[in-house]
Amino acid sequence: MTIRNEKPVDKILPSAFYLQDTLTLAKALLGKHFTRIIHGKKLIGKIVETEAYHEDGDPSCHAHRGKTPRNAVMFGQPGCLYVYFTYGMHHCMNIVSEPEDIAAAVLIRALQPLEGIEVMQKNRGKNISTRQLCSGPAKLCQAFDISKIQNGHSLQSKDIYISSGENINDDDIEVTTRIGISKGIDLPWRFYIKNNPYVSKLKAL
DNA sequence: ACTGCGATGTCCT
DNA sequence: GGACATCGCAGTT
Repeated sequence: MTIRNEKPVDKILPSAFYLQDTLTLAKALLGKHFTRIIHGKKLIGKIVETEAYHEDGDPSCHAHRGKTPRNAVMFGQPGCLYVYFTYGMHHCMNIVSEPEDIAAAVLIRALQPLEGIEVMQKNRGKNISTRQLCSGPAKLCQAFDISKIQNGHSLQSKDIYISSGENINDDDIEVTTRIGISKGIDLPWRFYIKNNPYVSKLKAL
């Protein structure tokens, strides 16, 4: 038998990738590699947990009640970053989905750090275990130094992009309800890689 | 192990 | 004035 040792080619995802239905995209993003280059240093994290948000039928989506200056990016081009500031301290990062004028996005909730871990550690401040570096939407923004400056940033760029990474089998994806919201709590729009220790720890119910 | 709470920008009523 | 797609600390079981 033939043993192939070639690595699959890690390709940057084209903008068409982000035109998938938001729920499909949220699932499809699992296993993909999120890369950010800061001062020549490459930071890479594997996406292990996502949540979908859509203006239609989802009262917890920021755009549910229409367009505001804050959520405007969600109405724009798919494949851009929607970064918002919340609780007066934290940033969260989303990938805009759906065609223009349809507000929807995928919240990145957790990454498995793959490269540039020292930089992430420095950005997070203290002595934090690798498991907890990016195990939460605000944590990964801090680790990757993502803030409102990156709001609206395209993923077809040199310094921030997502690449094909690893293929995740459908059987390895857990589907549950979303975390940290009070409306639309029954929608099964949270996805994570089963048995991956880097997902955020909160209960799914 | 679990629980309560403080930090406070932006949008809502 | 209140809610919120959060996190980490402090105090308690």
